[in-house]
Amino acid sequence: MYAALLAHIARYVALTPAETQAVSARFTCQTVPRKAHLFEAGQPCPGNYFVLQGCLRLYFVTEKGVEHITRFALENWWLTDYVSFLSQQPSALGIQAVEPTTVAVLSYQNQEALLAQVPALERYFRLLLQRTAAADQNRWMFQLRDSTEERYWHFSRSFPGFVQRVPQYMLASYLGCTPEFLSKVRAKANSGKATPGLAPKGGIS
Amino acid sequence: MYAALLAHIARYVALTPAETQAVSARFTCQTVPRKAHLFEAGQPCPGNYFVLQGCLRLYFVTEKGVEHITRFALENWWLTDYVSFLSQQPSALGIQAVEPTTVAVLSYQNQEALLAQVPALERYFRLLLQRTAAADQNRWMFQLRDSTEERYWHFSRSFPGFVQRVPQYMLASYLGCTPEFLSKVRAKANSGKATPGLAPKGGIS
DNA sequence: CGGATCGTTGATCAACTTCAACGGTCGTGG
DNA sequence: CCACGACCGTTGAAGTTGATCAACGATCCG
Repeated sequence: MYAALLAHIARYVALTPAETQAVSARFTCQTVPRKAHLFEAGQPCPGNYFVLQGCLRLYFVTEKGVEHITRFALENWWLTDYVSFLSQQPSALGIQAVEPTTVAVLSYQNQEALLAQVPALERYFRLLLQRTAAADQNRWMFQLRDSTEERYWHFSRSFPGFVQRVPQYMLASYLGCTPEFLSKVRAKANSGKATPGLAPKGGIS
Repeated sequence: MYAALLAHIARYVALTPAETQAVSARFTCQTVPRKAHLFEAGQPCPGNYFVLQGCLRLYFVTEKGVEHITRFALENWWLTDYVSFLSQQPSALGIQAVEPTTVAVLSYQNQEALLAQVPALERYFRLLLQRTAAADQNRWMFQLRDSTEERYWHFSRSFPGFVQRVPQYMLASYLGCTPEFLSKVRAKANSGKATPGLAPKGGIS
């Protein structure tokens, strides 16, 4: 049932068959269509989500109705609103499926119980969070160093194919710019007027 | 010797006296003057730093010589370059003391050994990293939602006193703008021409 | 076919940068 | 003790980047 999840855990820590069984028992499986919400702003984030198939976005909406995406999650990524998940207070964000998506859900209570039951998972989550911290550090470096245009090309080179999976306006929202601006960046590249060194290697595919 | 550190750990997990002893044995203490480096870009990040007294900055320098600060650490905060610390490859960043600073250092080898020796610390670090993830999520929300000016006022309200501890140009570097711009933002507030709702509550102290 | 959704394009506008010059403060050496 | 220089914040003019607004086109799906 949770083969991908168990394989992911096995990459970091070794579990006994009994522990593997205990892990499986604590998760629930959830499949949602495109645009469905796993939860919405205002309710406490109900769990920690592991993406088995599909794509999620973690986002919030400003007073003026503008949406901002703080994070995406693809297959084999974890996603949650850590602020709400830890405090169990109503969330300021929501998680929505960008594509039809299947996730393994670990509720807060189940995570607590599972970590008490299988201490090796403390290590699993620590290692994961360290990698998340490293990824976030890199993201901040790009944010501080590069222009929006550079960040777009860097992102589309770093995650080839991902750019095709999500609508342009979500990319813009994640990168912190307007859809119009991204559109103009792409137009510039296609007309051969791209700033040297910025255009995608081999053009847009 | 490491009272603040041990107290910090005790806020998350309970250790036996023997474990506490094992923890103390794995750390080294280091005191450096203002502007001294704990390590510089090019060398592998030698450890995970816990600030006992003072203030650190994690920063990098672009090809053109511009410095960008990705993170600060005050008393009772941990700081490291996670990318280099985890890979033990040369770092793209450096850590420098903003003030005379005393830190407890946990080398990569010692961290590995200590976690094997005192498994409860797996939980300690997991909890810490979760809180870091939550803080980072908030930081991204501010980054996406607010203007640089709003971020400055929000930051100086969130960390009262901190703005006085670090030079203005470092604040600018952390917030992702120029020192000149921050200077103008402050000038606007002092002359009573601040955008309503943006100025610090009760004026600049 | 008709409506909604999403990307594109162009004109105008605001936020922020760049560059250059000036001024205050602090520590250090003469 | 003073003077000098380094360091840091400030100010103003001009330039860039990216936002905003409005209109138009394409595509998809019911």
